[in-house]
Amino acid sequence: MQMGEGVEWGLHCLLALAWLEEHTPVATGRLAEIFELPPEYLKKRLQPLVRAGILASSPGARGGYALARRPEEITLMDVVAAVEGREEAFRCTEIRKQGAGALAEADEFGEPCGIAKAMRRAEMAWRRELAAQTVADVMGLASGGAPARVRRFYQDITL
Amino acid sequence: MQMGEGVEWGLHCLLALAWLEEHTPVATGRLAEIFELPPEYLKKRLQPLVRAGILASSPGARGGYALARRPEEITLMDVVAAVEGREEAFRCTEIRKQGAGALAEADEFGEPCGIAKAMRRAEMAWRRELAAQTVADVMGLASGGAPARVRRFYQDITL
DNA sequence: GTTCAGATACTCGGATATGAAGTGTCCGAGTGCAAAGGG
DNA sequence: CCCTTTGCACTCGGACACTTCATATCCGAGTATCTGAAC
Repeated sequence: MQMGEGVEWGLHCLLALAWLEEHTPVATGRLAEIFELPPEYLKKRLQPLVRAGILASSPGARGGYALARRPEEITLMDVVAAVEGREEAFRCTEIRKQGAGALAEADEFGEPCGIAKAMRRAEMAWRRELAAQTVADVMGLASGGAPARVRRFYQDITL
Repeated sequence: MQMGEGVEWGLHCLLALAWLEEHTPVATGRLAEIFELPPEYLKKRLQPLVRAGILASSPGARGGYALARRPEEITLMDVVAAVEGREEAFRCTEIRKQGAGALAEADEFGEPCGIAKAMRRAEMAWRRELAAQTVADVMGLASGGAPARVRRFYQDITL
């Protein structure tokens, strides 16, 4: 059970875009330089964020990506759901109905499997914590010098 | 981000073993029949539980698996950690130190990355909920007829 | 000098290869039972 | 009839293929800018 690196990359890019406060779109090549990431692959990873309405993409020359909403209105849950999907990590295959369970009455399986309920309970706690934190909150956790450093770095590479 | 089926299979087997209340070990073939699972593959999935000290294995004829502890002393966290590993789902690769971050002072990265902290916070909530629920608790969530049905089914296939 | 048309360079989006990890199967090592032989 | 010994059948454990998903890359569609000429 392991989360893909798309979440980490996406969140870092969202923070960078918020700090830059650019009103013109930022191309993936520039974003990739900020974190030394493979540009083509980063582009593929940001596309789910566009489809989810978190990023706005502008095609053509001088195109690129920009935040579609304010950082306070983007939760970590939104990002994780966009990149990793909305389905639950634990998926119940209803094996309780097989073998010994095949002998049971049909109405006995009215409510969901106890194991699925227990796992779902834990996963809901996880989702709740993700939904309670926004990109703006995470920006506050970063070191104070980071915003200015990103802005300066971006100005240098756009020369 | 998806959890392997080993957790589901392992938990169902733990519940079945607890309900059987057998003092002699139960072979994987019997367990597999209870849920109509591939026997050889189920065996592979139960091995991590043995290494974690949740199941006790007996080799040789009349061998098999038995609970190593009482159901009240086995948390869902124990099972998930044994099967899926103890490492966190979100792994920080410290890309904040690359690119623009390379220009920062070294002491600026004293405390962990804000993104990692936020993700860790959510994951800790998940782990807390898993650790708060035991196999005995999950047994209580199952339908009332399940224990007797499993016992009867097991008696039939051991004839 | 201004305007318009065309070419150009740069961007995103999806379709296409590659690698690792999860999934599934197999064979060998070890153990307890059972049966046969001897006392 | 009881004990010992030998063989055997059954079990787990780890080593070996295969499939699926994540990773990494490439090419095509589209747009704003820049250049040039005409008015």
